[in-house]
Amino acid sequence: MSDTSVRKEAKPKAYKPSELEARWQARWAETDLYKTDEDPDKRKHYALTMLPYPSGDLHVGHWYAMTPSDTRARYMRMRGYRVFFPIGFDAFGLPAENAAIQRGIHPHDWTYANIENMRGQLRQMGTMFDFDAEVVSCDPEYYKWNQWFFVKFFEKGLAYRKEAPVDWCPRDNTTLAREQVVGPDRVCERCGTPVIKKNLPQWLFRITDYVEELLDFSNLDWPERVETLQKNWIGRSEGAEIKFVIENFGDIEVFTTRPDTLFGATFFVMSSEHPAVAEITTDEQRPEVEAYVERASRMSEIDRTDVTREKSGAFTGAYATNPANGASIPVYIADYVLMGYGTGAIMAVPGQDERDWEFAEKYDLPIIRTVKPPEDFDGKAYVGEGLAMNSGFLDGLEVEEAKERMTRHLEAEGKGRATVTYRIRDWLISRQRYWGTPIPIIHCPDCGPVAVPEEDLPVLLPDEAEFMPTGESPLKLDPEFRNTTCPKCGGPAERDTDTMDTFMDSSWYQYRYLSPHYDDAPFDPERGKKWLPVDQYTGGVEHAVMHLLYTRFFTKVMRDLGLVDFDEPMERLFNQGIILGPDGNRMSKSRGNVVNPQDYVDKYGSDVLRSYLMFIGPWNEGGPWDGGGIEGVARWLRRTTTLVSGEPTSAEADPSELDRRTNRLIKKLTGDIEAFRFNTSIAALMEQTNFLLAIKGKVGEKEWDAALHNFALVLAPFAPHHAEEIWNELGEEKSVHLQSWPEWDEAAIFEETITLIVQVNGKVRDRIEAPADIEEEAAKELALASENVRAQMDGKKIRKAIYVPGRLVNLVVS
RNA sequence: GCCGGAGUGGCGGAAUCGGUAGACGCGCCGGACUCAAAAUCCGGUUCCCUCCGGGGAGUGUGGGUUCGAGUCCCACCUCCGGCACCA
Repeated sequence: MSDTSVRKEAKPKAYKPSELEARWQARWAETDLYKTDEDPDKRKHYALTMLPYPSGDLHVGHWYAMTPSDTRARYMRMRGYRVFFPIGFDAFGLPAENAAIQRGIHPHDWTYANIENMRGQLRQMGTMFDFDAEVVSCDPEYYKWNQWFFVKFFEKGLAYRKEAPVDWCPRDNTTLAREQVVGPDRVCERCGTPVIKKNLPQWLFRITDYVEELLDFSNLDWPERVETLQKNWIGRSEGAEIKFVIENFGDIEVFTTRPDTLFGATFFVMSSEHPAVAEITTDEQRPEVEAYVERASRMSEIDRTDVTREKSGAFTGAYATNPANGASIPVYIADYVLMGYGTGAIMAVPGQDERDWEFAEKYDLPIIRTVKPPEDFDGKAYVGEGLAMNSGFLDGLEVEEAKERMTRHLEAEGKGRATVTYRIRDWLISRQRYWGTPIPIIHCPDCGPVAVPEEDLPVLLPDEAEFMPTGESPLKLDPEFRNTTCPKCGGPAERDTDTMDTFMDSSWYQYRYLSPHYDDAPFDPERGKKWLPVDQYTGGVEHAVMHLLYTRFFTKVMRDLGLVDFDEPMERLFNQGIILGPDGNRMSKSRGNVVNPQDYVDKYGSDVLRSYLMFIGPWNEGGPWDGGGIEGVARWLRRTTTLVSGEPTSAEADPSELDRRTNRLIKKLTGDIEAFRFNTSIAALMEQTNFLLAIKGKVGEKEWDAALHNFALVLAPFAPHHAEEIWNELGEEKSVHLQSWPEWDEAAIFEETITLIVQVNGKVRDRIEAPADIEEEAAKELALASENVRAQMDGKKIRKAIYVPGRLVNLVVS
């Protein structure tokens, strides 16, 4: 017992990551270490991670999104850039209001309490976020500029009000943008409730004015996946609008991408919602048509859009004239023709269209092939390439040429014209909810909708609000808010009681970060010149057709308003994956597979959690959480703290490798971070740690010291607290995070000897140490001298010998 | 149905240019330390055969190109994601 005290003293000091991290975080805060560097002589780098919704606590998904992003921002800073890396809160939205309805807490209080809580958690994360730049979108100081933008859009004709059938979520009690309605069942993106159509006057933004520009990705370094999603969403298709004369009525236009098949149009189909249906229907057919329209309108969206359902329709009794050949063709209505696309009417060409074929078969309508299918074709409608047939002046032409000829012909005859149709609709902005930015419009019985004058902004969201269990908008029920006077004529008028889609907030937040308290404009133009646009954006791919499309649109409008002088908000984008629960499913409370990051921060510290999340696999892939796997990372980081003062391990390693390995590590990490390959970075850092501990005490002091300095430097972006601790133990006073990223010496990486692979007929038979610059002849001699090779040769002749310098010899024998 | 992405040990994954498949880590096995355990450290760990020299098979399946294929080409299977009657 008497010697225990002696042994205790000899032990290295206890490793307590939470103590270590708290100590450094306090020190960093004291020294303003992460205050944004404004040095004008440095190149700028604006790094941005998607801002979180203040739901209450940071979850592991936030860690997965933010900490690798932080690693890269730290790396850029060490590379000599001045780096701006802000964070904020996307603080408007329904959960706050639902909390109000369910628990009687005001959305404001709920939101700000959550923000307060999450601020603390964000700081504990140990990132280099500049908290001075923080933006909270539900603050009047912020949403005033939402309103300002709305007014600008309104003045430019980019915001307009329209009464039309819109998507309504009966559970969230609000309209939705088309982008927020998802899946074949057309459900609300937030809550999964099937949406219904409602006729309401709504504000829309004319994003369709910018479609052509939004299709241009040539100056963007964005994932192809996002590009494809946006292109598909915009859904550009080239074709023609063709006028059909309807007997006893007039013209109805159709849109088609296949004008070349016009000679094969044997019937005409309109959407049951087409406004001309009632007028063209003959008395005889009216009962049948009305019954069909009635049935179609009552059918749920789910049934209507079920592709597997048999086609159905009704004959209107009317006839149209095919403008190509003068044939009289019957006019049908059918629900497979959508009112929301093209003109809501089509020419049906069963010979070249599968849906039309199906319809023709059911209603026994004629089918004419106008494109010659290949000899072996035995299908029904033929949609492929081929020569035109049964098509008069088009016969014998390829599809592309026939399209063009027909379009020119129709244009000359005044019966049609080339046109482009898009799938994308204008962005519906109005929401019938309380917790959002009030739409700054006053409805005057005499002047119509009038914008609130700039000097009267912001239109404040009233604090007092009654939250109905039905979810009905409290603003509607608030006469004090609602009743006002018209800014134009001074007469009594009413405010718009809708609020804006919260995607409005996130469409321009990256600009507000620059000067969150600036009072004269959405952002300080001087700050803009210094920092814009965003250089590197990171976030989830789920925002591809909403946020990421809206913010591109916004930037283009801002450019046209003279606010910015570039076209795209974020030059480079990276999509991280999703971190799943241990069971491989998406984390959710109902599944009970939610991983709480705080548990791991408490146990292992922030460095371990962030390093583990980077180590788990490629960042863009995400993956299931493995609670056991994190142990390995925890062990590794603990070992790094023994580098300076701890004991060496007894593993075998060659100390003369030190310089080469250090240089190789720097090179590897540089390439990895540039390409977001954090998982292999961590692996390389682990390898180096194992190596360093094995050779500890076996190399010169100077060499050892240099190696540890370099190790701390390259560790810094990944495990900022541990790196700082090592750096400090090495006797350095100035933070490791203010140092430059080390350079590597390519010459030091060069190896003098290589392992020459010797193959016989492509199979590895031996591995021989050889000089790196070994000549072909010498390499072959070495190969032939090998016992293993000779055993394989056994009386056979060498036909050929392949030599790959510095790598292998392959002897081809038979 | 269409458009993407992906299939590699027991598990997460590595192999960046067609040239040693399985880096790094988890788990497991064995050893050291310990009265013992935990922690820690060391070694081993794709599978099958083996006379312990080595041999055979192997990156979803089947073909192909090549001296050589996880990597390139063709056909297919499975999983994940997106879109879905868009004329």
